[in-house]
Amino acid sequence: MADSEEAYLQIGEVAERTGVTQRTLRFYEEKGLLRPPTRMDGGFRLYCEDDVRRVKHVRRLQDLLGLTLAEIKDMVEAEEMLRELKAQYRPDADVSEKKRQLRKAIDVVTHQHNIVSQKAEQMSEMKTQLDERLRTFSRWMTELERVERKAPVA
Amino acid sequence: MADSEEAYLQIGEVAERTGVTQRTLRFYEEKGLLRPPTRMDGGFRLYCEDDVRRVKHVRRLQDLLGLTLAEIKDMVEAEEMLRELKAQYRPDADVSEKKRQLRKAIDVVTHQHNIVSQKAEQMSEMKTQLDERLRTFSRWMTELERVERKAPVA
DNA sequence: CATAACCTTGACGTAGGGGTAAAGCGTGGC
DNA sequence: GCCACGCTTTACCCCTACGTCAAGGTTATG
Repeated sequence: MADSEEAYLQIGEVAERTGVTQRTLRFYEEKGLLRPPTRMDGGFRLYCEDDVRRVKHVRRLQDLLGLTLAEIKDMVEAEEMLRELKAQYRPDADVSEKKRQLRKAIDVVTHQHNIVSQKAEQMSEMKTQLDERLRTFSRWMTELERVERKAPVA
Repeated sequence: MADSEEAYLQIGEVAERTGVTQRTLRFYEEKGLLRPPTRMDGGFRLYCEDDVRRVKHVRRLQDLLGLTLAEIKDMVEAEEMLRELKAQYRPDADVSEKKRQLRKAIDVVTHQHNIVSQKAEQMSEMKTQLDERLRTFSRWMTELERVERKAPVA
């Protein structure tokens, strides 16, 4: 322990910190949404902080946007490509390929942005309706209580 | 035809108008989310306008709020109770029971309101992040194009 | 070294449907 | 009256995204 600077995490801790189950983590790995983590000698999975972020990201795309894991996989792969692109500090290597990858990432993010915008709008619509109903119910409740005072329990 | 004033709908038309499949409509019925519709002599289902509204409502709760069908069932049942309550025009009958039902409906709507509010907030957070990323990507793209002009294809 | 606490793979179950088959209804044309 | 054609019926298996054991291996601790 304290072998390298990196604090490695076992699956239980990752599960706790991300709010998903261990089963889900193994499932994501199986489906290619999480890169296979390194293992201890005994076979235990060892995750890093980046994996935690990745899981949280996947969950947001699922919960907020309602995307399927297949769609999410495409997205995180495009985003991963982008990260590699950033890491490549050779400034001259194949610019057109870089442009292609960047364009792909832009497409993905734009798509996400469109979905968020649309859903956000529907949400605010729904919120308005719910507000209205709550006010109506509140009036009814007041009315019921008024009736109750005028004619107490039979 | 033109027998009664009510325009009854077959499953195909309901499917088209709600955007769900016929399979889904039968599934919802099976799960108790839709009250079993009346049938023609031959067994064909006959829906009414109210059923259409109901399906759309269920879908909003699913897509926007991400609720399970079991949760949604509870909600629509509470809302149904409320509609019956509204229809009972005997103003004196069992006020405390009415209050109980109304309170239940208020709970349901409040719950939905909470979820919407929470999700809406997360959405706007995500939207901000996506905006930021899009701007960054746009800068990178500009930079790549600048590099390309200075050193054309090798 | 024993024991608890953690982890492994594997298999089966469940929710929310999709697809398709094989059959039955309904209605207009002749 | 009968046929063709489209719509509907139930029934069955397939899929995704996991939940839930079961049976056993690993690691940390006294």
